[in-house]
Amino acid sequence: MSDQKRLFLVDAYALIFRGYYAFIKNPRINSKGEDTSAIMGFMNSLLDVIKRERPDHLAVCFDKGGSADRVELFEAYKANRDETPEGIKTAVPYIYEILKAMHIPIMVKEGFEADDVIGTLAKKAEKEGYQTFMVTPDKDFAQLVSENIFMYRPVFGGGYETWGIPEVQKKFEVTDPLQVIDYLGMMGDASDNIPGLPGVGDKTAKKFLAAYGSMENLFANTHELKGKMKEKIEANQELGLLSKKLATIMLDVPVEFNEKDFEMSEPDIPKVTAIFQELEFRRLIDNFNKTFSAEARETATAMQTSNKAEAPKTTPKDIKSAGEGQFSLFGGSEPSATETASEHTRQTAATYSHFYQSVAPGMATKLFVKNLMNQTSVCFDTETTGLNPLTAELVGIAFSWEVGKGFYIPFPEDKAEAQALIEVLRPFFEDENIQKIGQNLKYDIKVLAKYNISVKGKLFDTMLAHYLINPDMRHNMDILAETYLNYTPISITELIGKKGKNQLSMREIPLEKQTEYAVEDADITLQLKEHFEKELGEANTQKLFDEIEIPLVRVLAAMELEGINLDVPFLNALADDLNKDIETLVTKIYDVAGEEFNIASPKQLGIILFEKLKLVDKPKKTKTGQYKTGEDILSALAKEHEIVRDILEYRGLAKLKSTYVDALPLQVEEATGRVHTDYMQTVAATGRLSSNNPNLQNIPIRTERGRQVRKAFIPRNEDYTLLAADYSQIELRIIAALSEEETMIEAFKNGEDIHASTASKVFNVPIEAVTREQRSNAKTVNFGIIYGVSAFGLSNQTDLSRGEAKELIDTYYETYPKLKAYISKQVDFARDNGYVSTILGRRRYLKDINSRNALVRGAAERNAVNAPIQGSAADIIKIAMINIFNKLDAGNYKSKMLLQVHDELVFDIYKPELEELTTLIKTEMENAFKMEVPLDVEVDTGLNWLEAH
DNA sequence: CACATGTGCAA
DNA sequence: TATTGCACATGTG
Repeated sequence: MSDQKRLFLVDAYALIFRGYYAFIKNPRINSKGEDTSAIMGFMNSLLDVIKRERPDHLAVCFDKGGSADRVELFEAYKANRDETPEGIKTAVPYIYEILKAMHIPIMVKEGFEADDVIGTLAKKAEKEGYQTFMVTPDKDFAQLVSENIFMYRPVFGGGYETWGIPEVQKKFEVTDPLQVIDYLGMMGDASDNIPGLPGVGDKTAKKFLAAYGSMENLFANTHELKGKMKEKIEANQELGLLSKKLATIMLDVPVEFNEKDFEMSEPDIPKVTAIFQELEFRRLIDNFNKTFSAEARETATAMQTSNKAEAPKTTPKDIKSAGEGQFSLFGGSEPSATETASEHTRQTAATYSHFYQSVAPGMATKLFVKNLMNQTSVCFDTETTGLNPLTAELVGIAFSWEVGKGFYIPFPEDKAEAQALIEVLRPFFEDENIQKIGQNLKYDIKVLAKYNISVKGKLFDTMLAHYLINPDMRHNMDILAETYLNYTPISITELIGKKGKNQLSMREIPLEKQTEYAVEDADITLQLKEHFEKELGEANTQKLFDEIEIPLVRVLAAMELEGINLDVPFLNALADDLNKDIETLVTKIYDVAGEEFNIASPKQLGIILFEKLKLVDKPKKTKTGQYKTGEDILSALAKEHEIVRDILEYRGLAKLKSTYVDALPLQVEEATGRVHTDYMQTVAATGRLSSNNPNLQNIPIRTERGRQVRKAFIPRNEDYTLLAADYSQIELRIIAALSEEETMIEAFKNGEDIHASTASKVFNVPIEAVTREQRSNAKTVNFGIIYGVSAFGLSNQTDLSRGEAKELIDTYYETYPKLKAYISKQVDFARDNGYVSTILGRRRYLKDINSRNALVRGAAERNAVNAPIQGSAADIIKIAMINIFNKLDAGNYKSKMLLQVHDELVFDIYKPELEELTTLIKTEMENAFKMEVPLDVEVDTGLNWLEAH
């Protein structure tokens, strides 16, 4: 490494915004209710840079008052950027304070953007013989890169990349970094409001630069272009040159580079600590102290000068002492039983002493298992060759039962050997008395099931725990570690690379790194468990966790492994039919339109319909300026225009074909010949499940053509039949019971058709005299109530005018007065407590319930009404699933539960068991939860899913 | 290749 | 200006 002096210039707002949005799903809120995400994000980045690079010169640059020059150039410049979020505005004064306490220079120049300040300083420092690193994710800075000026870019998933001249050349396909300005000028930048040349994106800009080298030269040679592109470029030269000016970072800001002003000096540790304490950044204080402790500096400096990106080496003393403690666990076995041991300080995170070790094959493993069996509670994490448990092979399993310590058992590639190894571990996994802790245990359970291991004993899943603590947040382990432990674990991307052809398999990773990664995950999961256990108790959701979500894990794992049989030849025949009809429609549409275009492109379709054919006077537009061509819009025009009818039919058929008929056969698993969906237990904020790869919860049923797809879901063989069991009107029954609305409760108790009954009451006609239209309108209101409908929304959904809709809603509330009271009660509760709950105490927090923004508040109020209803229905069917699964299991039935579709369960029933199970299923579902309103379940069977309805 | 948008399927 | 989801095609970055 050269001894050139190094200057780091930090683009403050870019990192603040980045930090703020990194926490957007799990914002950091302190006890005073302040959103400290932006400060936390920024400080993490700053400390990270300091720790990694130990800059000798550093400054943080801010904007002030925007750039008068640029605004003058182009009035729209940065005009329609979203307003700066509140959480960022409040963060800035704190950040100033912290930087001052850290004795880090702050660069601001009124009327100039940080870009320009950084650019000017970088160039000046270069003349003084410095190497400058611009710390920013913003690619605009690439234009400044030179032999001595670099971009130091944080990358998602942790780490940094340095862009020098070669990187910029490669990224932008240019020879000179200055051409980045031409690139940006041509392509434009939506976030900076640089318009760019119309119709020119990344690809075209690169092509032009390769051919012409600059925008000016492109304009001088437009005669070489052709078609639309030629016209557009020639017509927009002025706009292009303006864009180029906007994209140019100015280098003439009146700032001086006096090197001693930029020297790093000792921070005022007590002062910084005090501010962090005020903000409640406990972990950050540790991080800060470690960053600036004398020892940390020495290690880092040593590392930096040796130019090693690797983690610093351990002192031999640490390994020895940690090692001795561990080895004694093996009853004094030889240290040679271990292959690797590591103890290091990771740079991206708060550091703590830890001891991770992989266990050598043979005797060491047996000794390890012996020790494992002495524990009452163990966290484990499987590492596999892929994400599909049906095909993934075990690469290793990490274990941890004490914070900071853990072990890794690598698995051999040979199948027989791997099976032999897992047999050694079987006593642990199948021990009823050892609690198993993990993150997303459903995955591990499925993987182990393929090795014929069933995971027994009490479970604690940190992902599920956090889902109950706050379902609106995200629950992946990296985010949880950052939020609750202020620790950034090794990211999987860092380990195996981004997905694509260069991504490595876990098996290709050196054992030391596998160990570090896997055991760290187990260790962190263990720490998270200790954290969440308390929180579950505080929110009174322990019971929901232990009795619903946790038992459901095994149920879902079994359903997913089971899969469902799909009639592929039938779907292929359906595809042929669809193709013929689609072709006919396409020909007809092109004929009327007078040209060929992409009907599936809303953009092109809008232009044909509303510019060429001028079907309406004032077409509606989307927020991005496109014509609206949604189903509702087109349906209104269908009566008068045959082409619109054809387009609607085309859309329907094309959708059917691409999403279901063509896609489903591709999802048949080779290993089983069946389709295996993946149920997500922690996605829906209300407590529902969701389904993906493929989504089997949105298979068509409403249109004749669509419901044919259901015929493709068939029993496993002729000895079986499909059975579908549906809750009838479960959500309305729940709202009737929760609101204690007697009129509605009576209707359900009498087994009335609830929509007809409602119509009869609100339109004041005998139930036999209710018209189809009246029932339909009543049905719409009934559903609307569950979602928190407005008169406007109702009139949109029906043929009613806004006035009629309002009247209908008023009459509805007169008919069911307690419903109205219940709705108000929910909203009030949410205002007072900040959350609402389901019948089983599942919470949803509504942070916007007291928002001053009526739109935002309204949405929260609707959630306050809807979440307990939708969520309680989810609670109930989950109970039913667990009970049914346990009975099928205990009774050794051949029949299997296959699918859940929110209020429906689908089973593959062994014919001899049909009668018995029909009763069992119906009984379990109807009695899953007792309410004032009876639950009613309709059961039907058939040769396929459609017939079973 | 990743992401946003528009559209549309289900409960 | 109705709740919760997932996925497809297109178009862009």
